Amino acid sequence: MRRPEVTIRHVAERAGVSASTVSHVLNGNDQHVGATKRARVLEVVRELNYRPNAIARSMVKRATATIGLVITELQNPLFVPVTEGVEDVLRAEGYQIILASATDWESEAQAIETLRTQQVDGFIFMSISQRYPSDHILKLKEEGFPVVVINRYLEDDTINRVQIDDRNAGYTATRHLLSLKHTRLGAITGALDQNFPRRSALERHVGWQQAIQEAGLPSNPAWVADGQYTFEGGYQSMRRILAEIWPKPAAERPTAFFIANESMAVGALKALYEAGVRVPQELAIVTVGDPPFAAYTAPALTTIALPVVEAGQTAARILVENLKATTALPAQHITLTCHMNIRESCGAKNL
Amino acid sequence: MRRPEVTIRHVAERAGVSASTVSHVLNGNDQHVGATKRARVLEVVRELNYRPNAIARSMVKRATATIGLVITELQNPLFVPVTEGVEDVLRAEGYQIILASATDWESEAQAIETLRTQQVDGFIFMSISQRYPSDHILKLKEEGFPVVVINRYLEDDTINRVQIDDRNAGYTATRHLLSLKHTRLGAITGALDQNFPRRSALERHVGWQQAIQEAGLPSNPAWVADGQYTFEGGYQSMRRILAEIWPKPAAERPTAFFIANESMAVGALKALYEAGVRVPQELAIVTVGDPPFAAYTAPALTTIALPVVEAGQTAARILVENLKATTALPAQHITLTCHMNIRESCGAKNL
DNA sequence: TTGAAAGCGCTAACAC
DNA sequence: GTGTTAGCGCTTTCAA
Repeated sequence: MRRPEVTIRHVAERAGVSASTVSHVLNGNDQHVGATKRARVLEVVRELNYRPNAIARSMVKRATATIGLVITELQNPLFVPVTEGVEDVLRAEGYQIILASATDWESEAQAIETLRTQQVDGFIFMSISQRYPSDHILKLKEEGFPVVVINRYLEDDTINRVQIDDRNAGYTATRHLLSLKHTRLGAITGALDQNFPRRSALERHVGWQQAIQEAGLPSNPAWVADGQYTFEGGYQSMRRILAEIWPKPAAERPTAFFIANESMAVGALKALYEAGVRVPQELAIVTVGDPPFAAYTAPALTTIALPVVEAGQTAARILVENLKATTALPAQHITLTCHMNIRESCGAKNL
Repeated sequence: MRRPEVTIRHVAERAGVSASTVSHVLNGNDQHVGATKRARVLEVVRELNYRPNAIARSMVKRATATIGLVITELQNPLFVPVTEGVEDVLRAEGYQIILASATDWESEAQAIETLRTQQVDGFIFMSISQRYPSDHILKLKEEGFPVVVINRYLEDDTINRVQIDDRNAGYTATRHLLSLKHTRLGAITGALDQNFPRRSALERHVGWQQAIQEAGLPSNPAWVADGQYTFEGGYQSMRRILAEIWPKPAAERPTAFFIANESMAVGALKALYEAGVRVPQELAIVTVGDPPFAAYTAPALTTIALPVVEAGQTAARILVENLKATTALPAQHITLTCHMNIRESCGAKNL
């Protein structure tokens, strides 16, 4: 099972030079090496199909050109596009990614420990829910590791952070509804539980409230439900609201809903379909998150798209800056804004 | 930026023992170490918060406990659950995953090269389309690397392979339709292009044909379209078919469709909705792939669920077996079967 | 311009 | 039981 490895010494020997010379040409320190020896080395390298051992190099360089990507919720729809963004820029910069998943404080701490053992040079945390403290992340930072968190709200401002402007997402979505002359707006919120409200759910909801208040409109608690960010939550919430509200005269019903994420929007659409309520004619729907299927629901969803690939790229870029810096850099806090995709679920385009 | 590392020698010195003793207790070779020294070492380890350097260990062990996961199409819906499965078992076995994405022969070869440089101990390839040769994978195998491919069809039988029984998926889906007394069946196939037909598309289609033939039913080419596995393809295919077929008398129309993946099914559902064709009353729909939203489309999709998590786990398990084996193991070829989720899009349950 | 030597942090023979 | 020694494959002074 053991593969015979060709080492730098094999190359050196065959080329009739020393290992250090080979090392020099391989690392581009050409100024120190004569042209003929250089050519000979390169020749032997390809003859022998020599592949430098990155582990050995890491050993002496004390750096691995590898970063740890720790994520919670592999199945969160944000994971893939964010990772894509991270991969993009990291690969271009010659870094590898070690993937670690963690679902709670324990496993996150464990993941960090493992990654440190593996000598990663830095960390990106892409953790959605934050139902547990982040002290281990702070410790990492204090020990001098470059760290950047995506979409994770830390009390501590010394850590690089890239986040999405969720409040603006809620605000923009609602403004769109208002611009379409809706005056009675309902909402299905994300997980706003007493104990552990999801930050993004909170923010999106605040954006919604803000837009409504600015417009001088009242908000009706009966038109708001917590859908927990899930398909089922969106479905049940809409069913419940419909059962309660739809028997009333049209003038007393909401005409539009802000639904805090796309999964709940799909669930709500199903409830609406089953109840025979036409979208957007009788009820307009706008949501946050722009999955591939958004354009193919019936009707197609008008959405606020989250800059997820961009978030990954930005995080990676900040990390690389810190990795390359010889001195500690000030923490960056970047907030990315969303953009709207107007499709069918709100009716007439307003642009 | 440099972190002061505490090494095994620091521990040894402080505990008043030699480095090898520390190494022994850390690696569980306790039989060689006296109880008191052992306790003392452990004490110092936690005092100093010593963390063994995996790089150094890899260096001497000539193994990194790291495997390379190379994937095409990060955005393929199969990626996440498969990775979940892989992660599961690999983490339990103490292996790390280095992620590498590749979209063509070039980048795949490059990814392999990089991973080898990183000294990964083995490879898992999770490549969906296979529009390019796999010679580099064969080479890997020949050089003694444990390799397993998921859902990738290789000519070569010496490579471990876990695949999904796509033919059976098509067959089972169609049998379900037949059991519901449908006799005129249409299909939207996956990418069946002349030059590079997707293997899974081919297989699923063959399964469909087989079930129809067995039932002694004719198949009508006008009821079959290639939807390219995309939302848009499913949508357009169904629109086209509807435009052509629906004006005809009911007795001359298909009453059910097999749609080769879930994205196309969503697209088709939209076309059906727009055309006012009721599902399942006027047309039954069954599809392959069981994304989270399948239960929340309107109507909910009856699907053939692919054993994706299981595929990841199986692949990882095979890899680990090979990693641990001291001698070359015979290649394993495992085919995983699918199961059906009966929901609404085919009407009455038949069980 | 080139090479010898030292050493990164660890494990594994092999002595004692 | 415990320590000494010799590397794993590479980079990097430093001397020649």
